[in-house]
Amino acid sequence: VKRTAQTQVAVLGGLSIEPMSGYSLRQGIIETLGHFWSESYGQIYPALTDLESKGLVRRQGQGRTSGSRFEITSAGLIQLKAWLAEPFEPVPQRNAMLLRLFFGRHLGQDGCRRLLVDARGDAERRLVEYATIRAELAAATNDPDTKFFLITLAAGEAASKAVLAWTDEALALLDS
Amino acid sequence: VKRTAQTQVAVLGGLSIEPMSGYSLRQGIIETLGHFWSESYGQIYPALTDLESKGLVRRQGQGRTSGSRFEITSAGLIQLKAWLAEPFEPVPQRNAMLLRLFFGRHLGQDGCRRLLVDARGDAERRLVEYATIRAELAAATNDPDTKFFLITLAAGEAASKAVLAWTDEALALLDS
DNA sequence: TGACTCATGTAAGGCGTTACATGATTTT
DNA sequence: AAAATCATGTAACGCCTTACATGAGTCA
Repeated sequence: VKRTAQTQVAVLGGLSIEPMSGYSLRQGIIETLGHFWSESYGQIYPALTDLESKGLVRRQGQGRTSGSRFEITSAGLIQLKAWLAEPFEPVPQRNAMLLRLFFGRHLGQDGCRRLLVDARGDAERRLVEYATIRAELAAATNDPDTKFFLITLAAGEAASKAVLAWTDEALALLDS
Repeated sequence: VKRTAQTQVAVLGGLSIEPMSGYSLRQGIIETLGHFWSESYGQIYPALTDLESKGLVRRQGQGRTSGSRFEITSAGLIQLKAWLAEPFEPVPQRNAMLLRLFFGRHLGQDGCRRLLVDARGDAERRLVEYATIRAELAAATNDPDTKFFLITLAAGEAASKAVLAWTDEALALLDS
């Protein structure tokens, strides 16, 4: 699968949860998938046009009262399942903070410490957000999507906790 | 700082460790920074041309016996330190595996399990690699860059361990 | 000699964001 | 009425990889 298809997977997947406008699709992606996914209008609207021309989504309503909504078709659901099962190529990572730390000799000890302290603070803040989401999620136990939301949430929590442990270790290493 | 500058930081930083050809710069980036950074020739050579025209790097030798080398100039070292200290914008993440798990209801339980088991295997393999690198690094204790290499290595280890913990948790969640 | 590695570069194209333009609907 | 939000779209641009073209040096 090309990376092109990834946006279509995200869009089609979003619409599989409930029919939405392109606008609220983006809001939903930011709010719900924000810690591991991002899409911009420049991707979403062309993707919706493509998906519509392939018959995988359909417009309901004509923007009369509160904008139009796109809904997934049955062909779209079949295509979504097929795309989800296909292998994917991991995007090559580029971590600007680690790049700076690697050249830490030139950045200096204080600069490195600042980077690490900031990263630790970010991770702590993210953990607070995740705790809030987890509390909200406890209400909707019978939603079949909740389990999977919890799994991706746990990924964010694990990653943030790893940052806490790592920054502590790195700060100790820095002073040695 | 624009993201454009990131390649120049990586290139200039690499040359601050030792003079190299564009070719070996890429080899070095893959081997040493591979778990958190990537560059392709299509980025490296234009970056070297830019840096040369700004007087931040200089060619030594004319490709006589074994290719030319680029070395950082004193102006380049000053610029590198300035760039390292500037704030950076984190690249928005796109994790294709988490996207698939989020829509796990349509992927099915077996598909999800396969994703998680694969991710766990990848993390285990990475931890073995990191252990090898750590053993090799134990020899070069007096190199001033080693400490910073260890810090970025620890980041990779922490992230991989987090994946192990998370996949175990997620596999249990999946069967509940 | 033939194969392989080292080395430099470019062109095409996919990926992705930002900023802008436009207008309807809703809220204050 | 003014301001904010909802909504759709596009154009320009930056980022980044892949594939190709080219040639020198090394090694079997």
